[in-house]
Parts: sequence; structure tokens; C-alpha cells
Amino acid sequence: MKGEGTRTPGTVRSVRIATWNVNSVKQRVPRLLPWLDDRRPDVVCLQETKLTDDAFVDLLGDELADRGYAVALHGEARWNGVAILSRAGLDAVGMGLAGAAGFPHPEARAVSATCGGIRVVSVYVPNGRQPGSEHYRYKLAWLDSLRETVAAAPEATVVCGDMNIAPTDDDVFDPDAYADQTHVTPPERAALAELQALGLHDVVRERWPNERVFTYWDYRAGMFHQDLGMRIDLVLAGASLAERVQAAWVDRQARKGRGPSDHAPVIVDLDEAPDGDIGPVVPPPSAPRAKRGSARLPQST
DNA sequence: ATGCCTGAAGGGTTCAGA
Repeated sequence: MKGEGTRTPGTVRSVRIATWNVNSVKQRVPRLLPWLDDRRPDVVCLQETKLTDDAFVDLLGDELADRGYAVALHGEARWNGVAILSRAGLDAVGMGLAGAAGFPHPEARAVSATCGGIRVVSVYVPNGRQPGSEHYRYKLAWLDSLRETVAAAPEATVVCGDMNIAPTDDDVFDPDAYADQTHVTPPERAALAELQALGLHDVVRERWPNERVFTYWDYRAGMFHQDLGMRIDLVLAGASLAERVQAAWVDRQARKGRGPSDHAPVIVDLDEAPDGDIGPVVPPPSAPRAKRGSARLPQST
């Protein structure tokens, strides 16, 4: 029997790319598998898997294979950990970044693969902790290595993941609440801007230029319920990919209910044909809504 | 209350996260 997995000739099939900081894949299995079945992404970048590669395969290898996903893994035992799941092809897997700094030792924060002709990089940028700290300098050095890696061929590359940087003050619920903290400082934003200056497009912001869009909400103090968050999980697409974007949105449903990650997935649909008709753009199911409110960070009393 | 949740490792608590 033939025809399995093939498409009807002439059908325009979009490629759905998603990125999600799952905050422990082991804890997120009851959310991750139904989400894959519901959203049916072709390529998924995961961050904070918090598992060794062997443990990841033991936990999810069969479930993912059943769904047609091949996996590229770069994990470690306790913290960090990134992955790419793909049913659009998975070739030329690379772990880490060439020459990347580590502090106090190297960490599992990047994995890359070519999926259906798209160079995909799943990243978990270091947190930075306190501005001026060793961890902060490590974050900036790591971002330099990321830029250098992407610079080799930015055109058909998409960098997906938890950047741990809010690109502008519009990407935090209250700029005053984050004054002088990591994620918003000028050097971090400059490093992100330098990465984007390679020709990468922040496709969610480009589609929702004036909306309140967050991807992370602290677990504490009802921050999600009040929509007091930050937009730090980004999809940065090279020009030849950015022009194919049909939809780009944050899947807030995945942040609701029982046992969520503190991050929501970002989902981007690319049209297959660069020069084809894209057709009408249908609003995503959880389009961002209200304008910004103001409130305090949980600990800022 | 100076980390209000959550997760991991390991040990009866501490560190990390953004």
C-alpha cells in the first residue's frame, strides 16, 4: 500500500513550528502529549526538559515515535535541556553552540537540526540572575556565540526558544516592576537586537504589533489569571521563512488548567510555497486581547 | 514573608527560576 504520509498533489501544506519551555518534560507529559495531538505541530522546540537524553528517550521515545516524531536531544540531569521534535525531517543535528561559554561549567542550552530544509535552533538562553554578576556576563557571552552560529546562514534559519529577554518595554506587564532586573537591561536587549540584525524577524511581534502578548507568567500570586507576564519566548525567523508566515500566536490554553508550565507555547505556521498565494489569514484561536494593566511583581512589596 | 509557586535532588532541606 502506498500513499501513507503523502499529500494530494497541488495541496498547499503549511509547516507548523512551535516552541515551548515545558519546565520539566517529566512533569509535563500529561500536558505535552494531548497538546501535540491537539495542535499537531510539525516541528517542536522544547526547553527546560530537565532530563538526560537517555531518560528522555525512556520517557517519551515510544509516544513520540507513535506520533511520527524524530527527536534531537541535548539534555542534562537536573537543569536546562533542549530538544527538537520533528516529523518534517531531522538531519544534521548539532548539540550546543561552537565555542559557547559555560558558567560555572558548560550547560545544555542549544540543539539544532535541519527539518524539511529549515535550519531550526532550539535555545534556552541563560537566565542572568543579577545584572553585573558572573551569570549575567555568561548570558551575554552565550548570546554572542549564538549570534556567531546563526551568522553563518541566517536566511533559512529559525531560532526558537526561551530568550530570557523581553525585547521592549511593551513585552512586560509593567516596566517599572522590572527596573534594573535581568531580561530588560540595555545590554541584553542590545545582544538580542544584534542577533535580529542578522536578518531574523520576531514574527509574533510583527503579526501583533500593538497587542498585549506574553509567553511567561510567574506561578505565584495569580499572575497568569491577571495576565501579568512577559514575552520572552520568541520565534526569530530568517527572511525567506518570515515571508512565509501565515499565523503566529501564543497558545495560552496550554498555560491554563491543571499542571501547566509557567510558559505558554508559541506557534507559527509557514506556508509551503514561498511565492504562492497565501490566502485569507484566519485569526488564531487564542488571539491576544486586552491592553496592558499595571501591577506589581509578586516579591516587589 | 524579603521566593507568595513549582521542580529537582537528596535528605528531613536547599537551590534555581525570571
